[in-house]
Amino acid sequence: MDPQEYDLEFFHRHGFQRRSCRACGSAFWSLGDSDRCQEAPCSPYTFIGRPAFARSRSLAETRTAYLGFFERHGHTRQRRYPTVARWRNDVFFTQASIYDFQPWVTSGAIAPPANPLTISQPCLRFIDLEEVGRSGRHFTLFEMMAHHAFNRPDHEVYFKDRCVELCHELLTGEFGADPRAITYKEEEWEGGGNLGPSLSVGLAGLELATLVFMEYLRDGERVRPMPLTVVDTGYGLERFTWMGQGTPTAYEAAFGSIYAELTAQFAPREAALLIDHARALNFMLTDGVVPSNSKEGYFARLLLRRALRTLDRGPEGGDFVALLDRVGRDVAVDFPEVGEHRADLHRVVEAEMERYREAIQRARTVIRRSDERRRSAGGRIGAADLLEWYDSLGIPPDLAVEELAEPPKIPEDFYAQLAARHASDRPTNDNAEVDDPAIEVPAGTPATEVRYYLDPYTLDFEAHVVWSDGLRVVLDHTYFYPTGGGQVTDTGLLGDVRVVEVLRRGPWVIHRLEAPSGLSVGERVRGRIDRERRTQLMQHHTATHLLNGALRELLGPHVWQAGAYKGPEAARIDITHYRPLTADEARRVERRVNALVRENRPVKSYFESRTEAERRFGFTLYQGGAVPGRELRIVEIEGFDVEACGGTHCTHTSEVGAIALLDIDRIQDGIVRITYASGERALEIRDQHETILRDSARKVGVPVEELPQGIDRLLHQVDEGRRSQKERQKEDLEGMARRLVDDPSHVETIGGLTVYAATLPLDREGLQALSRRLTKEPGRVAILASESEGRGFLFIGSSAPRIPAAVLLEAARASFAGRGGGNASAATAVGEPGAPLRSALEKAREALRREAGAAPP
RNA sequence: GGGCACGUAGAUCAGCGGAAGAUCGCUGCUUUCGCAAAGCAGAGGUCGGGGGUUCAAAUCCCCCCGUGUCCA
Repeated sequence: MDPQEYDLEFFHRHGFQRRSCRACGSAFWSLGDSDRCQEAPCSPYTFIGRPAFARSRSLAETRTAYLGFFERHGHTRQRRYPTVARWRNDVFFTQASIYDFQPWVTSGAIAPPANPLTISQPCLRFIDLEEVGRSGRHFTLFEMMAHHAFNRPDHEVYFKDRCVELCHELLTGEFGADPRAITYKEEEWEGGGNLGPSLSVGLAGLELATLVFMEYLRDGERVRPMPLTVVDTGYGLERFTWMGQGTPTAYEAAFGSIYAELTAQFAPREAALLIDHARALNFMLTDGVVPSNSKEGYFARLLLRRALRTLDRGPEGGDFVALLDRVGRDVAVDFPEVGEHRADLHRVVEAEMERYREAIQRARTVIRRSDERRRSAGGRIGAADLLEWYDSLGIPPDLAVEELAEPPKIPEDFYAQLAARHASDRPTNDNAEVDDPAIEVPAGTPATEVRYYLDPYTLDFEAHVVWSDGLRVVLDHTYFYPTGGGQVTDTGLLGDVRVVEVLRRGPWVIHRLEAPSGLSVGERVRGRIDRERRTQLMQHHTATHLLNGALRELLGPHVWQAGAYKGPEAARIDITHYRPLTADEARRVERRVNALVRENRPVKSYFESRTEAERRFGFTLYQGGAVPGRELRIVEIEGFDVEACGGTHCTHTSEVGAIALLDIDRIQDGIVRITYASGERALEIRDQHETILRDSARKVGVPVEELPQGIDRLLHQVDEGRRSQKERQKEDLEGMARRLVDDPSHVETIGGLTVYAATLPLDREGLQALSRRLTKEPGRVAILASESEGRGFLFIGSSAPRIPAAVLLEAARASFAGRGGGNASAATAVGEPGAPLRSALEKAREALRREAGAAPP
């Protein structure tokens, strides 16, 4: 990066010197004369016991001081965003304050909620999980305080100079740091396709903040200026608090009295881990993460299980829910929403704790069994087993070591070895856009005005063609709803040609036609939307909102929509929940939504600024996922549910008609899918079900109410039938065996052995069963043959150890081109029927005479 | 989203190419005033589903379904 980038007027005006750090070699700016940058590991902590800030402040006081400072300097304070980044799909969690404004604001697509602004954003990072509790300064959840400015070419708020000036004033003024002790280290920054200079702010050995100036775009090898430049700062709240208190680690400062309480029972490292994880979980669960084995949920499970393991190693009776609650109350002082759903949060945690206990129980069983088996085989459990256990069964290595009598050593690089096992895992890229590259609407084509937003009832309209390539048509305005938000496309007619699909592409709505239309630009065309389909889609969409609301109401606010689909035949909603709904819950949800339908509540759709909507309704707006745009389209079911949603809705709940739940599946750990139908389809499907019931009852021959018992009886009869058939076969075989034994032409005695030989009308399994009967007593040999489907079967059974069946078979096989084999007690082959088979049978007897004769009893 | 492991009797699991098993539970009998216990006997299995390979598949291969787990 060009050194010019850092050559700020601010530095020169105040007499900063640019030096090179003797330890790390980086260039840095300072007023003092130190030859090292003031960051670990170049400089040691000098503030421990000797705070480098003028006052000792609590976490809350530090936050207030910071935000207050920037408010006084023209910044608008923002409420925190959720720790789960619901407005974007490239990351799970909010890892920095700037994430709140990516990608919509930073790309310039929408205006920031305020400019400049300041915020203290709780962030989650799992990258340094192992360091938490250990390093004295790492957290999984921390607050990133920030001031951001977004500069458009026509409206510059402030950039590097003013930013550093504000930072310096904050540190020296508000926090009373010695101006000569602060260093601003030059560091090139790059991330998410953007890059720019950055300054890392060090004081007394600790990195306190990073000031990033997003200025350039990386475009392959080329770097070009961004149309919008961004001041992206990050100040660690916990570190500021630590700097002010000068405690031995950041944990005393950040966690306060709870930490003191916990260190009475736990080692400091464990106490810090417990509080950190409890704090992170309070935020994650409040923001709607349900622990599971994938995506966001996995991280919640990871934290919870780590905490529980730590708790298990501590003194008896450690109660994680109590700890979670204790930490939650502290957090709720500053973030009241965290305290609001305490009971729900505890239910989620208890469900997950139950699963943890089960997992541990399973683990112990596996360890014990594997150990026994390994030892009886003369070996013992090794480090490789620990790795395998952890990776595939989730058995923590320390637990395994506790359970084993002769435990192996846990390798130092256990987690590195684990990572190596996963090195070849290739995540497949499935978010490849399903964009049809053939659709290329020329730039400059007027945007489509979408009318269905405000008037979902107009289904017959006229509009002008603004672009067409024959099969695809863009109109100046349209009432056709394009696929999106889980609602499928409208269909209908343009002129007299069928519209098979409608798509939204940027500013245009593209109507795809079944056949070329010959429509030309400027032409007026009549559009007619398939009424029945649209009505059904509207009913399904409004029903989805009713269900989502009712599910949150009944099951708790941890329920979030995790996906939805509204088709013409049925609809489904996926929700985050820790177990499938019980039959009773399903019934209650169905009752509730149908009551809401009868209440005939107004459903209002309107546009509102993103900022205002988020302020009024919170982030539960984003049930349907990230929504672009400066203005949000709000769909509000009066007094019940509010969501940002682009779909077509009924204007009153009664238009939904009825809602019937059809199916409830657990589609993933932590995600439940509910399939349902509304309106006409609800009745149709219930009709179908009833017909099926009646038909089934008639076939079974019982009244509908007795159908289950009737089926039980039938199953019982089938069972009986199968049993008696088996019985009959057994008798048949026994009869056949008796006749064989009594018929001298089939029995001979060779070398003290009783030998049976016969050709019988049996299938292969029959031969086997018969042979089994004949060779029950020791010293018997059965040589049995049969023919069916043009093939010959030979089965040899032997209960004479010195005459292995396989040897006899081997002698006979070639004679009938038989393929097969067996062991000492049984052998079988299949080959040619007729004379060859008979000769094979003879060969087997000859072999037997030879073998038995050679070695008389 | 990807990797790995696991689906066998009501429960927990063994078997991992050649004739479906163990333990607990269940039923009956013996013993007991009765219970528990013990002994004896017995019932209980489309070996998750579907394809394939093989003379032969619970066992090997492929696909699907379900469960667990690690990693993003």
